[in-house]
Amino acid sequence: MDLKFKLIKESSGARLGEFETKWGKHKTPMFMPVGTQATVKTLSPEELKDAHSDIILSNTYHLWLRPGEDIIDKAGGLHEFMNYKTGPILTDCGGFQVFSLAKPKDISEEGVKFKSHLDGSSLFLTPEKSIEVQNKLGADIIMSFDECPPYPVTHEYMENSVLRTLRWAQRGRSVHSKSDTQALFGIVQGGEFEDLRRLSAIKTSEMDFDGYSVGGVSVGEDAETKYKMIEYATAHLPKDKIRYLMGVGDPVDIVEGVIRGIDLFDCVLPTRLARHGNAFTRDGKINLRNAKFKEDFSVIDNECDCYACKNFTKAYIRHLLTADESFGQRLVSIHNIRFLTKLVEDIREAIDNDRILEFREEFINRYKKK
RNA sequence: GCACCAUUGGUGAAGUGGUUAACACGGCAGAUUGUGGUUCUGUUAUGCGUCGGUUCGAUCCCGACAUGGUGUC
Repeated sequence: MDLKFKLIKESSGARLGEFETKWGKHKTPMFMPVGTQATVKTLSPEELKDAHSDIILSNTYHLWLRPGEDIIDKAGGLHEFMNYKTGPILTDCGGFQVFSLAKPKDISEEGVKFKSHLDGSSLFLTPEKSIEVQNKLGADIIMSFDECPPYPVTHEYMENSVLRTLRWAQRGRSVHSKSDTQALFGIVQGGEFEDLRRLSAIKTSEMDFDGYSVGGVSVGEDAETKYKMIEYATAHLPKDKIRYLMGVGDPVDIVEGVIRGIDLFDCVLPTRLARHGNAFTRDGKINLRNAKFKEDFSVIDNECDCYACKNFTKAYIRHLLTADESFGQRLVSIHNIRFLTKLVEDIREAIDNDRILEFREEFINRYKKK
């Protein structure tokens, strides 16, 4: 399915864009919270909407195992099943999960053999199977099944991996049965190697997917390497298609990614950090469980318009977190998601005003000062 | 009054005549990037009720005292 991506403006490498799904028009750069098991942990669809989140990511591997794609299909698809009716859903292919569960010897050209994290049973996932499951889940955007190599690996290893991911992309594409309603993305790999990122980007683009993901980033490399990986990939991707940087969501990384031509981000960070008591603020990340907030009756961020910041103090939220009350995790999740949706709103405005580089300077100086 | 038992960190407690007093919880801090829904890592008693004694050396043995518990007149 064509997402009708429109590149509205390009400024200092950053792109202001728009794409369309049956849920409406969506502005990029955009951030997606992660709802692995058909829920963004602790949050209702209403709360997501209130936090200005217009799209979520869910996961093929987890839903395939439980409750199973057939049940979700019978429910009428993911949107119906989880009653998320305000925006698009993107499903990850499951590769990332499967590779973390597989032994090297169990990775073959055919697919990946691995053990279920639920009951230890032996399972096999192939590029075709991943697409079939995603077809049944019914997300608006689905991912090709890619190989997710560890970091670091040799150039030779990575080259073979990139070539295999290309073959897998072709195989998945050939069984994609819902191309009228589901957009399919190809994934660029290649690690930190410029020639392999280029090869991967060019060859994947030749397959003419509805959008392109940049994978294998933020896997343990240093910041400089991370940003190069992104540049090497986006340099060779078509300008008229959307680009999605998989799994990256640190606020600074989002800004740096945008400047390197990324349109779409997803990350578990806002919700995972929230569950562990950490909140994003313009002045850096804070740990709300810290004793210094015991009697701090101010809000997390008085510039924030989220439900938590409009109604509750840090002292109260700290109490909830310390007492293991789920409402505390929910409030911080709402805040962290709103922080990132506001960040991309500000980024879009900065691109529109041709001041994204100044924005980066100001944002990073304040976020990292401490 | 007498007899017996007990006394270890914020809590529950283990332990030994000899360098750093186990473990758990709690506390304090850190981590987290295509999800670990309560995770991971680090740290947290210069001291074993008090005062003496024995000993090269005592939280551990002995005595007195303090506090608590049980039994008994």
